[in-house]
Amino acid sequence: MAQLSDNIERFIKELMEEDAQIDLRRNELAQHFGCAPSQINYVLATRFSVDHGYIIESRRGGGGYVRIVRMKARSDQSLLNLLLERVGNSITEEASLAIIEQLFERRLVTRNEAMLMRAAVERNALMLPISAKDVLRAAVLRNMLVRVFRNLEEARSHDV
Amino acid sequence: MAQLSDNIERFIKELMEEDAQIDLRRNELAQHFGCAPSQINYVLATRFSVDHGYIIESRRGGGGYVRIVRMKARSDQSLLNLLLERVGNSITEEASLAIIEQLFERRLVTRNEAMLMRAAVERNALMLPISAKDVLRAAVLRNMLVRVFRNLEEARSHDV
DNA sequence: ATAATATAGTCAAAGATGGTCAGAATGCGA
DNA sequence: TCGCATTCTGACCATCTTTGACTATATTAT
Repeated sequence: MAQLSDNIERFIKELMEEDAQIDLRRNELAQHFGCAPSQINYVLATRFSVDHGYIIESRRGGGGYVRIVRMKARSDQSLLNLLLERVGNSITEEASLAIIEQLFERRLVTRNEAMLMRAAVERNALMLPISAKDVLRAAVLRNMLVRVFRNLEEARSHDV
Repeated sequence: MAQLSDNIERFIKELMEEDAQIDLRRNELAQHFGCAPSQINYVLATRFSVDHGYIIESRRGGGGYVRIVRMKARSDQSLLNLLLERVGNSITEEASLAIIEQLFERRLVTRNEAMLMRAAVERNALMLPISAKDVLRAAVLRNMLVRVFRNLEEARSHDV
């Protein structure tokens, strides 16, 4: 019944109706709802995860913030989930390259972007015992995939 | 947001849009922003380091100054060599991010490409013991750097 | 030369945020 | 009501910024 988390979730989603991206102060928000700051993290983790189509970025220290970015269309988003699942905890070089190729064919990344992704997951980029390579490659690829599906970039092509 | 440090950084970069080199009075600048003079040093250290592509020179005493020089590479090739050398066998996350930022400022990569590069070298992409992270990050970054510059060459030889 | 003055540099501590995780509290379905 | 899942909290950690006291180095006046 109108739980704290639900309220916070609704509040954030209202803020995001206009913009696909917002910045907030974790402590401010917590104070606004009279709860522990870590409660905000809980809401973000359970309702604004990648699975839900959001990406969270943040900065600590003075002037710190929590940024919430809503990713592209739902169709793309389910593709992302599919790919993330496919990658899992471990993936071979061949499978990785296939995924990257697929992204390019679907025009989700440019030729250059695909090239960079390959450079990051290739055998010679991951100088580790073979068994560990696949695990690490999966981690790197997952991180890049999420970024690819991030919305923001074309939306605000100004300011650094 | 709009942190003091960020403001000072922006201010300096605006000054440098015209010239690749400027001289400042540290105390004057500090006064202009109403902060401690050492704040200026902080900004220089964190945003105008060599990894960011700048060199700082200064003089104390009467008529003292702080000079900021944007490094200029003779060619893409020599910049690549410089960066590869800097990366070496091991590099921290901060230094890596600075280098990537530099590539973007020099318009050698797009915003999205920089984003992908960051995704590949970030802490959370490299799930390893800390000591190993830096080594691996260096390998990944080197691989990506080479790709960026190789592609640059191709692109340039095509058009024109 | 020496002293006074004018700059800039360093570094450690304080301040300002946000993150993580284990466990307590609460809600809910069987 | 019992027990598992979800929600919340608080203690402790990590990171980024800002300041101030102390130091170092020029220039200028005596």
